[in-house]
Amino acid sequence: MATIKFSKTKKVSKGDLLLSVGDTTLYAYKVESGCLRSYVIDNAGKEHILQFAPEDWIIGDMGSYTNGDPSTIFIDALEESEVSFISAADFRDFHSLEKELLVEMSIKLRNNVIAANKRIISLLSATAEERYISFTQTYPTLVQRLPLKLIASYIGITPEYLSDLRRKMAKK
Amino acid sequence: MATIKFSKTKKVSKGDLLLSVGDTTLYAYKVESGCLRSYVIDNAGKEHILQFAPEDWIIGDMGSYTNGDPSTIFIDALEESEVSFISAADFRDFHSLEKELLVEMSIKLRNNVIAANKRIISLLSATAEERYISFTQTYPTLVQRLPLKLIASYIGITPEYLSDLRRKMAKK
DNA sequence: GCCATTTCTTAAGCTATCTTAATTTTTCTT
DNA sequence: AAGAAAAATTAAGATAGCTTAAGAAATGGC
Repeated sequence: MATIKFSKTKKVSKGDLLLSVGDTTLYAYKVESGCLRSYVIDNAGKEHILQFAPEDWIIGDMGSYTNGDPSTIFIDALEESEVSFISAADFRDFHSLEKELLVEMSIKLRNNVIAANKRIISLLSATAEERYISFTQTYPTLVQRLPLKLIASYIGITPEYLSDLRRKMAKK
Repeated sequence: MATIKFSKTKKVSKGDLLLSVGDTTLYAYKVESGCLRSYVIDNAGKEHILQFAPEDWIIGDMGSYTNGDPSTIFIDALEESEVSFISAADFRDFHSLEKELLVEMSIKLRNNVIAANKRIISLLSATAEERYISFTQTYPTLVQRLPLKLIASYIGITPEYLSDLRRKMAKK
């Protein structure tokens, strides 16, 4: 099967910032090993995690790639990682992609839509505890690998409250 | 420009249910006029609106179309509407689509990803008042057309609280 | 192996948002 | 236009989840 053509890989260290809000040189990243995340910082200075990207995931700011605007998100490395690059143009001009690549891209986009919708439903209708349980079931390996405060940020609660929840859940 | 091939249109009345949870006969809908919505019902019996689909939007349960599972959402008409149908197969087997159609589909999927991510960030980081203001700016026509309680459901708050917010905002 | 840094825990008080319920207003039906 | 149904408002009391702050535990660098 044809596959999206990526640059050769590059090693990045834990904490390295690969994309900042305002950046105009835009790439998406495919994670070969390790784990990246994308996040935003709100008016109150708080971080909110949009996506974790462990091995084999693609991460980037689709909105910016599409319309050419500066990035609205940050991307950094949560672990030592190896990544390859995909140019923004591949998201902007679907016509220029070969059909095979376009099919592959469509599948990734479709999966992204499905995952995003699930998360929206979860944020709209589930309690913090339910969202945490659901996270542990959906991403069991990430629960092991990532610090609690990042998981709290992803499910939309404070680390203190997640710590509380864990204790209450353990008591049952 | 080529366009995804839809069936001829059909009129539906306000309140008509086009898709139910558990349905296995699956179509997505393109709205020619009027407005549809998709929603889920949680354990406590409460509705949560996933999407509004006014003129020219496509609405459906991508997850089910993809893997052939029964629908996980409801879709109904919020107004007298005219819709055309698109078969689930078109989401499932991208290979069989002509390239032009695939490009069009990819663009719709990409826009869907962008919109979904915006909504996730909003749910994670904005207060109810901020989400309401943002909704009125993003969908000014829907604010006119739809009852308050549906907007409340979409932004993830109760109608009573949205009513409160409106009053407080008016006082300023 | 030690010190610094980061992460996690705990707890008390606080606030945004919800629940319930009753009333009013608007919209729909005939 | 009247009556019924749906939507919106208001208000009081409840609660999930937040804030702050301080201490404990774990991790990482040298």
